[in-house]
Amino acid sequence: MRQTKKRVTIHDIAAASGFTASTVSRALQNDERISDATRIIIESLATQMNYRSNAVASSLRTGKSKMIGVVIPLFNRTFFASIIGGIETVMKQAGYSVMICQSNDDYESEKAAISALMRARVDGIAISVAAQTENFDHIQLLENEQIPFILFDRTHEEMEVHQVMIDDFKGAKDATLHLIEQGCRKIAYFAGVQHLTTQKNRTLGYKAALAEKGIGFDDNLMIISHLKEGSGDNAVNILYDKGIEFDAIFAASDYSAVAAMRNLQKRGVEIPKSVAIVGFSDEPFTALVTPALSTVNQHTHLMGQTVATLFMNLFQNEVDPKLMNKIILEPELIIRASSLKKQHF
Amino acid sequence: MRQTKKRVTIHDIAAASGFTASTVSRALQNDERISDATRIIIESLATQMNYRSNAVASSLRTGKSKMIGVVIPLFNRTFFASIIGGIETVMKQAGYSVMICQSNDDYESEKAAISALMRARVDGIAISVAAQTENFDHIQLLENEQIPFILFDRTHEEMEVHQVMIDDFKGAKDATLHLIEQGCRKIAYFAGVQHLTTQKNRTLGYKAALAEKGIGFDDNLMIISHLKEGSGDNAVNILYDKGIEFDAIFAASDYSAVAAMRNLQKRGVEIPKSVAIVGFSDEPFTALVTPALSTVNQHTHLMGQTVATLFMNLFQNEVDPKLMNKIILEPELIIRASSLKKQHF
DNA sequence: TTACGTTATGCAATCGTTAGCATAACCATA
DNA sequence: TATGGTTATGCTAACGATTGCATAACGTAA
Repeated sequence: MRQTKKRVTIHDIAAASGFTASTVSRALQNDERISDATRIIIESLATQMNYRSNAVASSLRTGKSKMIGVVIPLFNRTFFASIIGGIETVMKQAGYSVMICQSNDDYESEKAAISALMRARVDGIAISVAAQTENFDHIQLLENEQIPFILFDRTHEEMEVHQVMIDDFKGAKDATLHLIEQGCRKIAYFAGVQHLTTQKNRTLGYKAALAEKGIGFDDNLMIISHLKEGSGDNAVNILYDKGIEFDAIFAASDYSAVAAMRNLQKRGVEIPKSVAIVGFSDEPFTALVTPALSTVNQHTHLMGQTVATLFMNLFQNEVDPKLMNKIILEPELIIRASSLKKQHF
Repeated sequence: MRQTKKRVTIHDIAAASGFTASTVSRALQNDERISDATRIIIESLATQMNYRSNAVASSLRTGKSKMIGVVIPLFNRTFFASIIGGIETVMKQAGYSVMICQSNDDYESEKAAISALMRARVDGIAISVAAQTENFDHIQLLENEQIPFILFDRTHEEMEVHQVMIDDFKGAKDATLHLIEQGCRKIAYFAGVQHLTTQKNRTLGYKAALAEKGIGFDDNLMIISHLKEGSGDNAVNILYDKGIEFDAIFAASDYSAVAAMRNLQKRGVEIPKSVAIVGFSDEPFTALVTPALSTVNQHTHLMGQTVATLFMNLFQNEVDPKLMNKIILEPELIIRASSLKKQHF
């Protein structure tokens, strides 16, 4: 049977020092009303006795947990890992902890995660919605319960809520324009599920670029999938099976792009000479494949920092919580060998 | 000024139902002493009033938070992401939440993370130690405070603590033996920092394979670095600059291996014909590079599940907490094109 | 009818910290 | 010397859920 040793509380320090618990509490919080002399006594006693304040009790009393929750679809993308890195950087400085939950792109898991975070009484929740989420009642619930929350990257633009996203439209448009400038005209587009705002906007960007250059949109060239590792491979097979000609691929995911590249290389297709390729996300391995993959960098670390900063502003009432904050970051097209038909280094 | 709407508590339900808070609490916990009739009344009232139990209060009272903490070096490796996935799978089923902190491979951050988790009174802490951690006092502290904790992957084998790891020795030995079987004799080894147990064991495995086959260990062939993306590139340059001959590379990281591959390809070196390459970790992109990278799979999801299961056993006193559990999982060599000199598909 | 067991519920303390409202001790000023 | 203002600390009631120990209400057997 595990014998849990009783942890030391402010009452123990109070007893040891001869002061009251309130004085101890104040001293440890650097309350100015406590004299330096007793503060020093109490502080040294606290260290000596190995005191560690109980965040649970404090949280119950103050109603603040100094913790925010983050719900992301999956860890296994550098994309989300990097965003969380950005969030943590800012939050840690402000003395906050970050609790992370994965939805695995599943609606029920997302609901469960949000529910767990609410039960844990986090001070705020940041959410990047799951691919399967098409119902936003659980988000509405946060609104009703007046829990500060921010949607990031995969948002729900129709809702009047705080959100931080990148300009997917521009990212996709720039990528497509770049391919057109390289002389491509039949640009296959490997798209993600279209109920995600990010994916929808990328599609609009792709189409806008074509329209701007007077190229008609060809339905056959757009292949929708979940953009997992296997789907790029699959998409190329579909194009070949259907006998659809293409001289470029713009994939809304780096994994999909690299898988497509491999498929083409196996078929003896030269890249970028016969088919130019651009991905999306700037995953670190894109610089390591051959040829190096052109892609769209989403400034993920900055996005995370932006989310965190917005939280801090909300917590400090520096912004009107009623006033929706919609922050849109600029993506950056990274041009590498996979799409460079004209110039060479 | 944010007007926090008061959340509904068991007292509100008590008032609405005419029962006491204790009865409400018991009813919602399915205490058998409560009659079915009142249970139904209370439960329906709870749903109706949108009641959500306060985990903070519950945690303070019971001393259990139903939350475990996980400290990892970095998110941005599929390796750790996948382990966490495994942990979550098991924990979620048992009604636990998982709180994740990054150490960024930094000792101070690791200490801070553990401290935050202790303050949050998590029921257990799983740790994969930071690369810079060489002092284990903070781990010892957990031991002293009797907080259940498990070290995983990057452990500290000398300590008598619960740990879950993979057999890095075997993984490295198998990889090296495979290269030797392919006819390689001058196998360069791109190693990680040697105070990490994982890295140390890989080095032993590499050396054991050489010894077993009667090949002498050549200090020049072993290059130690942090195994970041750039270091594989760098290591190859060092070999060339020093004029050291090699016919294979075993890199203790996939990123390093792929970077090395690129460097060699730029130099016109044929892979695997002139230089065979094996990486470590089986990151998803390894299957997508050309040639596909041979690597060592570490069964990360299983490792996570194992950690979680061990926690559950500890929590339920099904194992003697004094009895150290050291669980070692088997790695698996994944042979792909980058190291196949002899056979062809 | 009395005594006792069951069943269903209530009472009140508790977890550790915080904070509003005293209050004691001291000093300075009129 | 009386009055008022500081300064430093104490008292006590929260925060919301849980739980050991009553106890009321009812039934049942002697």
